[in-house]
Amino acid sequence: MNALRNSVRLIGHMGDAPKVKKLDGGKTVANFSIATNEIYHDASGTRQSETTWHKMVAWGKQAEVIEKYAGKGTELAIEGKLTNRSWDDKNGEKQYITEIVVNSVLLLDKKNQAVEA
Amino acid sequence: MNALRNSVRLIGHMGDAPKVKKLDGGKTVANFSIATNEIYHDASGTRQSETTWHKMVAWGKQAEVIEKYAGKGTELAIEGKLTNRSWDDKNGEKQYITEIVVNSVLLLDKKNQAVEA
Amino acid sequence: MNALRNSVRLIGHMGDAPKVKKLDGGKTVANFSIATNEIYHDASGTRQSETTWHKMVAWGKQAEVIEKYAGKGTELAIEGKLTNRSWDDKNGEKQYITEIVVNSVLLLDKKNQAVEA
Amino acid sequence: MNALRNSVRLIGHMGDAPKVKKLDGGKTVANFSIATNEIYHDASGTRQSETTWHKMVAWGKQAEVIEKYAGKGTELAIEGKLTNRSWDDKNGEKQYITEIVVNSVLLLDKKNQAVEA
DNA sequence: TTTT
DNA sequence: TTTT
Repeated sequence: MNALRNSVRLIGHMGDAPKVKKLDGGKTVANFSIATNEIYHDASGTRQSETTWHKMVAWGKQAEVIEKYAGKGTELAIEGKLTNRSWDDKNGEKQYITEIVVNSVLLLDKKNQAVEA
Repeated sequence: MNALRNSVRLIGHMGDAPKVKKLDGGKTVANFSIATNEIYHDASGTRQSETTWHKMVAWGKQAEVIEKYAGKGTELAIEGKLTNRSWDDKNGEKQYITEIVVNSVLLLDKKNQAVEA
Repeated sequence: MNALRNSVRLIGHMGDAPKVKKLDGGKTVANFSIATNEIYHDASGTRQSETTWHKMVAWGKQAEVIEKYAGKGTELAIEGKLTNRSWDDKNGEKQYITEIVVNSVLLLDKKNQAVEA
Repeated sequence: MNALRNSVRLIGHMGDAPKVKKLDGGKTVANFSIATNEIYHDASGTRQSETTWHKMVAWGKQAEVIEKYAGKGTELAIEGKLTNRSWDDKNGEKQYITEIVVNSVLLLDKKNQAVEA
């Protein structure tokens, strides 16, 4: 199945409020970013943290949960798949972007423990 | 641990031979692409396949296994983490790229079943 | 979502032909075992392999794919969830068993590369 | 690699304080249970929850983090591998148990967010 | 035996 | 742009 071929799991925090749109036909899309922090110790033994930002896209029920219960700083666990998109920029150069399409969301903040999609 | 925060799993085929470099100090790096195919059925019930290409980077022991045993068309299972890099292109525009840094490789072609890293 | 709370991924070989039953109502169930091999090097540097056997249960479409395309020795990738069952044995002692309920199957043998569920 | 062949991921709560032992040689082992809750809606549309209990074993650094920072009710994300053990019970019958050997732990309670192993 |  |  597809989840065995292409699967991403992240646990991190939303960088900002999601950008939510209602499409013609009523489907909801939510775009947002998640930061994951990698903890490691450098050569001198000092604890270091390195942040990676991930661009996320959620559709339908997942988007609605994100819209209602998640915002800037919310901690989430997410399972999704990698996708690529491209477009032509103002210089006529092709630009590529990698996004994660959300399959499942789990809100990890205490007040939202019962919410998932 | 970091593998719980940022983890990608792919099962797919290499698009071409890996580009392998030996760094000063002897460390090996291998760059390559993997295609994953998503199978789905369209509105008319016809079976469709959609390919996503993933840019991969392997270091050290993983790079050496890739160099020795994998080539164009090799089927692989991979676990890694998402990372982003940027650079300035010829127009002075910042370009972004998402890559997967390989943590584990498993060669799925019969002749290589015993090889992994 | 539930796949974020309880998820198992295995890549291994079937130990025997699956035991397949058709339930009243037409639903198919398949019971089978998968062996995973852990490769490691012992204190003397000798390559060792340790096998773990996993009890699997597949339902519906997944069971039908297993029944049609998989048999003794077939290599599979599987995603599923852990479950426990208990029953009373002939001594009246409660027995416990852990099984993996299959969510997704991917057949890794060349002749079956196009089959999944 | 072995993490690709046999991997479990759980997000759940510890049922009780861990049982921690120091082995001769100084290695630490921690045994504990984690409950995962599956949420679903029954035929009548009522929200139902089903609990699965998982037996966990952590060694070394992972065991020490569990001992210091986790207790009854602590929410954890865990990555590990499935293993089986057997012993002979008082009736001379062989008993089998499936356990998850912890590779990575992430504490999800707010006060412990910086702790992982 | 957990949690919401 | 997050969090500890």
